[in-house]
Amino acid sequence: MGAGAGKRVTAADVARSLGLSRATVGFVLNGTTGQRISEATRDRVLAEAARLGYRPHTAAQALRRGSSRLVLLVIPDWPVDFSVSKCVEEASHTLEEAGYSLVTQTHHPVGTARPLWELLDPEVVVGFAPFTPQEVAAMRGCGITKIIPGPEPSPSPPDPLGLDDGPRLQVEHLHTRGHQRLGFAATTDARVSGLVASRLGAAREAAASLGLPPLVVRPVDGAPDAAGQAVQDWLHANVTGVVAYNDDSAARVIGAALRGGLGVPADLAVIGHDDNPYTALFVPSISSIRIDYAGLGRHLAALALQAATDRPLLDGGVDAATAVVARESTGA
Amino acid sequence: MGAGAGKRVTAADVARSLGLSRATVGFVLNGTTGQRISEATRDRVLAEAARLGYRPHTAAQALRRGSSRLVLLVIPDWPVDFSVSKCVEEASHTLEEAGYSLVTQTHHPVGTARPLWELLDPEVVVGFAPFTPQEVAAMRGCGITKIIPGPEPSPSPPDPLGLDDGPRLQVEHLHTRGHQRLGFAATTDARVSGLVASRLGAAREAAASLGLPPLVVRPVDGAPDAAGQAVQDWLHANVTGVVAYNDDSAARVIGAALRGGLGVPADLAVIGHDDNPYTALFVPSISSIRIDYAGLGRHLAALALQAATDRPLLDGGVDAATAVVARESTGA
DNA sequence: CCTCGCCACTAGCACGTGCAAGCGGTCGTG
DNA sequence: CACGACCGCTTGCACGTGCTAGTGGCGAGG
Repeated sequence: MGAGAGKRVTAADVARSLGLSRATVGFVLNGTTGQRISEATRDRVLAEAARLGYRPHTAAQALRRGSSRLVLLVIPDWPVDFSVSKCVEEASHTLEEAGYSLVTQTHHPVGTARPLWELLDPEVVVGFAPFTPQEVAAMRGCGITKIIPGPEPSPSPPDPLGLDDGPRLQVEHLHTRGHQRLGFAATTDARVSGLVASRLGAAREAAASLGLPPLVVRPVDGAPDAAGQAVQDWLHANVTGVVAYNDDSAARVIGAALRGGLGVPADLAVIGHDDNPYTALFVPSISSIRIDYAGLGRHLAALALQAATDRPLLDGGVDAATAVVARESTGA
Repeated sequence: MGAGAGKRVTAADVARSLGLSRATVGFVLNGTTGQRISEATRDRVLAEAARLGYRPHTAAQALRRGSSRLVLLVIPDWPVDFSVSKCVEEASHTLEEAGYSLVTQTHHPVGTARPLWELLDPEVVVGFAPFTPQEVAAMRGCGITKIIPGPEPSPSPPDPLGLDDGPRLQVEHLHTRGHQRLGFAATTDARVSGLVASRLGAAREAAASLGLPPLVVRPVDGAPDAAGQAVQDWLHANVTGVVAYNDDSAARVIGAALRGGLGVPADLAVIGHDDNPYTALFVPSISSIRIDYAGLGRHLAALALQAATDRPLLDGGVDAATAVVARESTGA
């Protein structure tokens, strides 16, 4: 019955056990087109393979067919945590249906551990943000040509992942709540400067299109009293609503306001971004932007499949629905 | 100079380019012992391999040698985020020095995406918490025998990763602050039940060895008012200090206490676990336990190498230093 | 001059798979 | 009955690597 606790079961074992040739087994298991296999034989093969617990040897497959059927997702090392987990899960599913698999790697600063693309040689490498020229060169050197987002700015839209909706919703939410003069809490972390700039830009655009005055941007990070100073500045500027880069920034702003004796949202309303689970645990609970990470995951997977198979995109675009989660910090 | 933007460079290419046999190239590149290769030839091979940009084909290596030189680290899907990133990074380094590579997978609830161990066939699978019997069986079915922590309780110490220090420190910290009657805030999330039990056990042990009364254990999770009920119970039991399973539980307890009009830490002191970055942002800021994730990473890597090579453990044990981070929620 | 041993290297197999080409048997058709 | 078409299967090669067994050359010793 069970394997004799030793060798791995190969396609040859299945063939031998049935008195067939290994090729026949291969045809059945791969569903090779252009080969005629009788229904009876097909069933016997499938049954025997299942009985013996046959698992194709991935390395051998990769060697023979020249492709690993692997997609590497490079996750930035900024704290994105659990939300990304959903995204990864969904992307895995979508890829799996197409016979591909997803491997993730959190991307550490340069010069540390060897990147996984060197040894898994994935067919596609996907990142949340564009890769540096050095990274792209390194991948090219390993024979990796399918890179998302691509380094060429022309064919890919500026926001391929549809992540610019959040800031717009933040601004609109505060506007709906009656706030006119808005502040923006930015983080100074160099690792996310690109993302901060992107979100700030989208927020500015949204404010402008609503006819609001320019955003009062202040840095809010781990530096002592950076948040306190920012809050002071906003008060002087008659700012009553703050758009935070993310939930971390929002929490810092709220903390500073509370410690300064202000009421949230009475004196200052704050909305975060990413809907980190902790936002619901704060007192007051923090309004935020929930991203449809599942949808984003599906979209990433579709992009990767498109690149891997050179076939046209399956889904019509980003169906990732971004939404406001209104909580106490904006007066829910 | 550079590759002609097409085929991959194989060892045979290097050999042909030098007029040598492929075997010689192989010996040099692998540093095979028991083979005499002249210094001159060795240098020529190395130089030519570098010049052509030769990279061994991982799949072919894995096929031939029967082992992938891969270690799979299964990361639970609870929010451990960045701290684990440090751990992974350090583990990667340690493994790399031994010629192994680390691949991580965040472990989603059962029934979702296919586990990576099926297709990467890693030599060792490492987890933060023990695997379920089903998971172990699944791994076995894929030919994976090296599993950490092992399912057998006998040879492996009950706390191979040295993670039981935290609860002890939590209890001692509250004791030092003058608290006698302690509560324990447990989460009911089935995914972490093992870890909860482990931490609770360690906390109980610590309380007993200090001569404290038994811990008053209450569930604290996302259910409406679970935390509020727990706080009520603790007050009735004259509990003044709460050991939380993690920072999430701690935040829930604190939130419930504040909303109930209690002072933290005046009426109830609370300490979390894991030192999630958000703990510092709460009002009041949350005391917690900081884990030396870098040290933990090195230790995990050492364990994995031991399992992979069947050689004795390199490091003398866990050098992961766990420490209390005292903040406002316990009266810092 | 022959032999033996050693050096430095080569021929070739095996790993497990995917798939092109081939091959015997049967059936339909003239 | 001859012949081709077709079905259902098999033989065999290739992928790139690690490594065992072997091989030719050459110097030393007798």
